[in-house]
Amino acid sequence: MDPVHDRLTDDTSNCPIALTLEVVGEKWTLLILRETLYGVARFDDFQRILGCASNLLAARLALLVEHGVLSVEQYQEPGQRPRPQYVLTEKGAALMPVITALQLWGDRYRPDPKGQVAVVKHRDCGAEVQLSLHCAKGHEIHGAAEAEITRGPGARRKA
Amino acid sequence: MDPVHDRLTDDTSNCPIALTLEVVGEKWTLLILRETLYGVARFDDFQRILGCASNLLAARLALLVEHGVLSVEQYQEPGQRPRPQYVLTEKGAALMPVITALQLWGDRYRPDPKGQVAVVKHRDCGAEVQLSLHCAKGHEIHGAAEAEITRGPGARRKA
DNA sequence: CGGCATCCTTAGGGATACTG
DNA sequence: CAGTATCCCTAAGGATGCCG
Repeated sequence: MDPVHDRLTDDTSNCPIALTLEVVGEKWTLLILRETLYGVARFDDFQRILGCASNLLAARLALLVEHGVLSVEQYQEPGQRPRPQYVLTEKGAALMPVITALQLWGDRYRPDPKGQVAVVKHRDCGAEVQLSLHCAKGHEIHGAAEAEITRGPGARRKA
Repeated sequence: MDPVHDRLTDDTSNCPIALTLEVVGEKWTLLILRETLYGVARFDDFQRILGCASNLLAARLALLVEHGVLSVEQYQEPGQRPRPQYVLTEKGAALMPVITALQLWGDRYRPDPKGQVAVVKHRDCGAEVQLSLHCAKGHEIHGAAEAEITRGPGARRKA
């Protein structure tokens, strides 16, 4: 193979960030997931709260289910007919740091004129949730400068 | 105003997550930021590595500069003509947890067949960077179940 | 080298209407 | 209530070419 053609026609294919964005990168997806963290589970509620088109919502939910981020469960209130509800899987719940990171950044750097809209709190003690980076040995990392990203074994050559 | 019309024509306007996504939610934006964390700073390098169209790249960079996430600096190597370079501002560096969260999730749940492409390490000790959620009082939060999101004072009624 | 201008094409997404 | 199905339309994005 000509090394010149060793181009990245598709960087997406080997970057974990891009791979993640494939799942949650579309406009409404993270907002849907945010709502699931609030406890929203029903189609109707998603739509009303988010105000997005039903076809879109259906498509996103299906995608998330397909990716194993959400699962559909049937539930039935006594006397009612059964309804589907969407709940986070473990894989989906693991996206919480992403949501939280986005939220904390937004709170800090794009404050809403109307005041804080949502707060993430520890269920037990009620204190606000924070997020920290630290290394495997326990050292806290305060900023980008204290870390470095190195291309691992799977990375493309060249740069 | 008719309460019925108290609809969220634009939920975007008061959700910190949506506000953040306004800045970094587009397809290439986070990948550009990822590269800045790698130390990439020049137009040419971004384009070659990401493989995206130059007009797009220019537009994204301009947007990020406009939002104060990146700043443009002129630098000049001796004997060379001056060139602009794009560097993270403090505001931009604060997005690192977002990037890291996405990356860690991708590594864990969407492993690349070719092996890990990139690793984030603590500059001092070389150990891998991790991310944790904890509350203001120091309690570690292990999953979404231990936290709850509550709509704050600025939130819309109804739901 | 670091862009902006232009053209073109498509995919994403909003609105609306219909169905089990 | 929980979606499908359709239509339309804009904006995002790729390709290409030009300019300081």
